[in-house]
Amino acid sequence: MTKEPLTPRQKEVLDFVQSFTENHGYAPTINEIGSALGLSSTATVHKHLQILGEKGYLDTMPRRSRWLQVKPQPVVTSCASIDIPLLGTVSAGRPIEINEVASSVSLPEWMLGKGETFVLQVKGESMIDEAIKDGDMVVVEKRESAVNGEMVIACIDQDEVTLKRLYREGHRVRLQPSNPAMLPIIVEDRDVTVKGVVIAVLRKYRRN
Amino acid sequence: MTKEPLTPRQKEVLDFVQSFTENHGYAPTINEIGSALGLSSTATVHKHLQILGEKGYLDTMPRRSRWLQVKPQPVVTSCASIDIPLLGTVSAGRPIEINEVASSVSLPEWMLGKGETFVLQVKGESMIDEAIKDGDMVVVEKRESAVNGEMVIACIDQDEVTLKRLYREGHRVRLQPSNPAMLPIIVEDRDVTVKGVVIAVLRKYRRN
DNA sequence: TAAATATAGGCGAACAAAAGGCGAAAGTCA
DNA sequence: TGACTTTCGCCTTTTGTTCGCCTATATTTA
Repeated sequence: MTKEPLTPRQKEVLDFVQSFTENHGYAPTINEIGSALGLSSTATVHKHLQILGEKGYLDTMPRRSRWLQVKPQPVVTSCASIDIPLLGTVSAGRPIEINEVASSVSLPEWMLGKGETFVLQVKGESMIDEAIKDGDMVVVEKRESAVNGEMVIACIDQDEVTLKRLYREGHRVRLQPSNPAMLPIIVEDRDVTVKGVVIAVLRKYRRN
Repeated sequence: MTKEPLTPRQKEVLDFVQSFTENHGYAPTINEIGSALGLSSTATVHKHLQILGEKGYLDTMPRRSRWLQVKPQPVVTSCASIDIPLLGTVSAGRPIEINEVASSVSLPEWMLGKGETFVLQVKGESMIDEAIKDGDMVVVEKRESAVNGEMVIACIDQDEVTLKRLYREGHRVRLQPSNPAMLPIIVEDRDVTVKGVVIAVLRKYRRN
C-alpha cells in the first residue's frame, strides 16, 4: 500500500505532533499546535489534523481532549524480499505445465527455503484434503530427497510430475494423494525422483 | 516488463524529482522542477511529467498539489515488503485473543490490502471447508463493510469476534461458518460489525 | 532531392482546483 | 463552567492543467 504523500505544511504539523508527544508524554491540543506553527485559527489546525487522519498518519479520537492516540507510526520498514520464479502449474495427476512466460512472485525471506526456491500454481481441487485449493500457490524448496511424510513435487518414470505426500516403505515409495478418491501410487525407489519439497502455501483472494 | 527508455532530458527531470523527494520528504512542485532545470514555463515541465507518467516512471495524482507519489521505480530488483502487525489468534466461535506482544510479519506488497492490513493466526480446524487449517495465517484488510460472500472478521453484539462468510439477507445478516457441523448465525444488521475482510491465506510448513 | 511529417523540447497566458488560512459560533466532555 | 474540539462560511495563495504557437532535428514520402 502506498501511503499518500504529504505536503510540506502537513509534514510540519505531523512532525510537531510527533515531537510534542515524545517530549510530554501526551498529545498537544489544537491550540498548542496552532501557536507553535503560527496559526491563529483552530479551524485551520483541525483541517490539517483531519487530512493527516484520512491519509493514515494519525489515529484520531473524535471529540476527546488531548485525544492522545496520536500514533504517527509511519513505520514503513522496507525489508528485503526476493523475486521467486513462478514456473508453471501442477495438478495431482498431470505433468507440470511449464509456464513459458517467466513470471515471478516476490516473497519475504521467512517464506523461502534453504536453497533454490520456486513457486508453482496448483490446478484443480485434488489437494483439498491438504487444504490446498485450485489456484493456490505452493512454495517449493528444490531438493533431491525428502523426509517421510513431506509433501513433494515428484517425478515418476521420468515423465509424470505430481504433488503428493511421500512415504518410504522398504525399497519402495508410496506417493499418497491428498484426495480420498485417489489411490496411492507405489513405485520402486529408483523410478521416482524428488524435485522439491513444499514448504509453504499461499492464497490470495481476488478483489471485487 | 521492459520499461520504455528515456531521453536525456526526461532522465534529468526524473532524477531531480527523485533526489528532491529524498531530501525533503515530499515532492517538488512543477515550478520548483522548472527553475531547477532552467525551464521558464510550467507547461514544459508538465509535459515532461506526463510523459514520465505514461512510461511508468512516475505515479501521477492528477490535480493534486505536490502529488508526490513520485514512485521512482528503482531499477534494482529489491522489491519492498512491509511489516504487518500480527494481532493475535482467531477461532470460529471465540473472541480474538489479542497478542500482547506486538509481533509482526513481513509481507510482499501484492499480498496487502488497500488500507490498513493486519494478520491473524487461525486456531482450530473449524475453517477446514475453506481450506484453512489450524495455524494458518490470514491476511485481513481493515474495512467496515463487506461484499456478499466475502470472508470477514465480524464482531457480534460487541463481544464475540469470529471468522465467517457474510451474506446479507434483507435487514439481516447471515454469518456462515465454514464447518458443516456448525449452524449459520443470523443476526440483525445493527448487531454485527465488520472488522475486516480476509484477502489472503498463508501457511508455512515447519522444517524438520 | 525536396517537401511533408514526426518527435522532442520549449514559451507564455489564462484558468480551475487544491491547499492554506481566518473568525465566530456551536457542540462536547469532565 | 471551562477547556477543548467541530463545523460553517468566506477568503487568498499556490499549483496543476490546458491551449496556441514556436524551433530544431530527424524520418518519410512524393
